[in-house]
Amino acid sequence: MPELPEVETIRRSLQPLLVGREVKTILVRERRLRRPVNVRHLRKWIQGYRITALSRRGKYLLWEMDNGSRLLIHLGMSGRLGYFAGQEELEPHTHLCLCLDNGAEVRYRDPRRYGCVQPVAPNEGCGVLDGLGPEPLSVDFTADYLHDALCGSKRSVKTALMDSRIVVGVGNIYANEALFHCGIAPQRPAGALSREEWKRVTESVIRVLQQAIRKGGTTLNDFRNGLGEPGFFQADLAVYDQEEQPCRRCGRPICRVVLQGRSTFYCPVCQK
DNA sequence: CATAGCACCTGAGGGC
DNA sequence: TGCCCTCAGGTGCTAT
Repeated sequence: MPELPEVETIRRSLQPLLVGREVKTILVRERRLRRPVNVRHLRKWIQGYRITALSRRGKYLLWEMDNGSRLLIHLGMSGRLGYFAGQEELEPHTHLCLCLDNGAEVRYRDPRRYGCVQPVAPNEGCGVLDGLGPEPLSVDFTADYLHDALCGSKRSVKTALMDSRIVVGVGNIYANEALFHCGIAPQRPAGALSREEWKRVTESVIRVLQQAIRKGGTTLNDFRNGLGEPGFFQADLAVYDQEEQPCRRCGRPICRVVLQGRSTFYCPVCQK
């Protein structure tokens, strides 16, 4: 489900509610996520400590604790984090409850269990973040960087944009959308793009991600922010899930192909 | 080394 | 109604 704009939306919605709070108790109802939840480390490093900040790296949400530890959360395809003020009934697939010192709790739900919840000891690196590429909304994400990183690469430009070692946070929705808005065909070999084309790609990725954050993310089905509110970027989708629909720019039908096993949508007239 | 393919799960929706 | 098929916002392991 969540790509960078959705994770950032969740971060912004939860941050004011969580910073300064102590995690009093942690309930683990299902530890079999993508990687098994380490309950012992949760109790040792997270429970009983205060949250000093909520940050984000790519699609990972990081709870920074006042003992120097961190809680890494990835939502996979179907993960959700929700803030509950009281004793509301548990929804299905609620795998963890992090109970706060004000009686509220944050619940992690994830029907498909592709996400992960990983406590990281104080002053320890978190392996999963090693090797990640630059943030697309940072100064490191430039046309020159992509041009260098992908020179000689034969994979498609869309697949490259979705590779977290190249750039983090761009998933299937926003890779499709960004390539439409810069007029580049998704199946073009990445190594064949000119510097000028990479310039258009970077500007397009940045603009699409920023706009999606402004709209509170994309709610196709079930995405909600930490307060249970949907996003509105789905109304802005130009190509994603728009097979056969008229292109917003030229009116010809949007095409769907499969690249690396993922649905890929584009306008064969407007994207070259 | 780079890249393609598949596995990991549950649920929704369509066709019959 | 119900069964079976396909598809879904992600990533990481394996094989080539």
